[in-house]
Amino acid sequence: MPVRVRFAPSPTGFLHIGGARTALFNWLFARKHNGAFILRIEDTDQSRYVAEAEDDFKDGLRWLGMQWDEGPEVGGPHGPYRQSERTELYQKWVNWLIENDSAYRCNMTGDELAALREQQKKLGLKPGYDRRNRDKKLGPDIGPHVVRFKMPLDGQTVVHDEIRGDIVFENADLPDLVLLKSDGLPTYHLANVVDDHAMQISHILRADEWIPTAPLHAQLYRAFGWEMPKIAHLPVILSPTGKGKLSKRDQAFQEGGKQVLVQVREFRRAGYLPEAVVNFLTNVGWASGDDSEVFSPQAAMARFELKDINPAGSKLPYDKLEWLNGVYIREKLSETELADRLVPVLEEAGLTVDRTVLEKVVPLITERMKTLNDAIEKVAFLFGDTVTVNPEDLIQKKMDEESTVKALEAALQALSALETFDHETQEAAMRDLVDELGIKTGQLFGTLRVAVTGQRVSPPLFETMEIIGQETVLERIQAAIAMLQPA
RNA sequence: GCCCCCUUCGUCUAGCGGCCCAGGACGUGGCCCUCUCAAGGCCAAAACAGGGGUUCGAGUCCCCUAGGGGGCACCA
Repeated sequence: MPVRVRFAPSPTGFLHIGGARTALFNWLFARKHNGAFILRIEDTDQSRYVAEAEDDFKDGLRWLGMQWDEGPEVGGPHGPYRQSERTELYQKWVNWLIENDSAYRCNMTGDELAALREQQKKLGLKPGYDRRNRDKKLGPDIGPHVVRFKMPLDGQTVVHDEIRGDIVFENADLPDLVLLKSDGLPTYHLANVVDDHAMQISHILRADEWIPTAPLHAQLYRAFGWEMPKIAHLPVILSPTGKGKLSKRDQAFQEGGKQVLVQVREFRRAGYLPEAVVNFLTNVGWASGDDSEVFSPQAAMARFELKDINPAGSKLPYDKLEWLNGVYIREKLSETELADRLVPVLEEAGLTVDRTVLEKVVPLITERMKTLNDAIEKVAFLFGDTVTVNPEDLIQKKMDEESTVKALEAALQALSALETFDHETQEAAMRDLVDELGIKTGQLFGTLRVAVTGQRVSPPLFETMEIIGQETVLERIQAAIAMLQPA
């Protein structure tokens, strides 16, 4: 039986990092087995529907490099792939269940149900639907109604989870869940079972929070007489606050002075590389088993086994993502590729990028970046006409205005005298000057750095000056001297 | 309240009865390199939740307790 898995998000919000991890494990599993990775949009909740969500899912998956084999846009033999377009199918199967005495209609309203629950709580009873219409065989002419599943009242249901092993449930604890809502749309429970069967899904890899309803789904498969796909429940991603799962949060937030990103688009905007995010996510809840930390999806696929997934929930190690992203920037991307990715980021930040200059500076900043966004402040002084210098920054440790001006003037003279302005020549000249002036290299280089870049921290000074060019360098040094000697 | 899942360094994890007085990575601290910042190199501190079993032997198997998480919707 071919492997066919699906990622089936509900379009109620943007692609969440936890959802991306679920998608990733599905994708890895499908690719490992030369199977199909299917995208299905579970849009059966009209009240929570968000129109932009589907595009965000697709953008996110594509950005991360997980192309789906069947689904919206690409089509496939089992479409349509939006549940809202498959309603007749659910209707058909629900009727089949009613005819086979496995489901029944119930016209109790939501308000009545809520009141019942309230009352039960007061009396200390288990809250829940009391199955009052279970055996009445109500017809379709009872006005607004739902269709509920007839759960067995005794016995046990065993769900074999590929990660955890057998999980046993007492049927008596399980409710008669709603299959078809009064608006005629199916609930997740019905739609998911009908579609997984219709789409010939072989393995269900879904989030942990579905474990409690798994026996319900198992009973549905049994009622239909269908073979249930193999199933594995993926551990949840926990919030770094230590309280609950991350998915409760919809957007980035601050925790302990750090930014906690939640949506995939937020990771993208923050300057993370999709390759790094994928690598990072692969290592949460699963590990390569050989202590390697940096690896391609292909390498992960080779070893990926459901049984090796860690069933425990985990927090995202954001610090590790920063480090990994740095690794990808400096070791996995060529200078040209990095420049390509930097251009839109810098332009977005309002800089007018000169590609030639950018390519020269890229080698100087790669090992100083954790995210693409880090490049913005590192190269800004290259793409403006002037730099803003704080005079106090010009004066280095154990120096004063007078000695600083003296040093800058000497440097100005020496640098202007250079025939060639490459960094080796500059450095040789400046080191000679350090000896002449009797100061430390850090003192001279430091004040020059501030004068030329406006920053106390910059890429290596002489390589930077080489890029800026002799003329501009001299101008900036003169400007710095002028700052320290008000007219 | 009821049901279910989970539990190794701060964090992500390796470990599938003896190879573990527990390995790797991030982070943290120290040292080295050094024109700043990085990167890099070296070193260090840091964990089997607790208690019972089973066994010649338990981080690894079983039970209990505790803690964490999830679910108990006409949401997925």
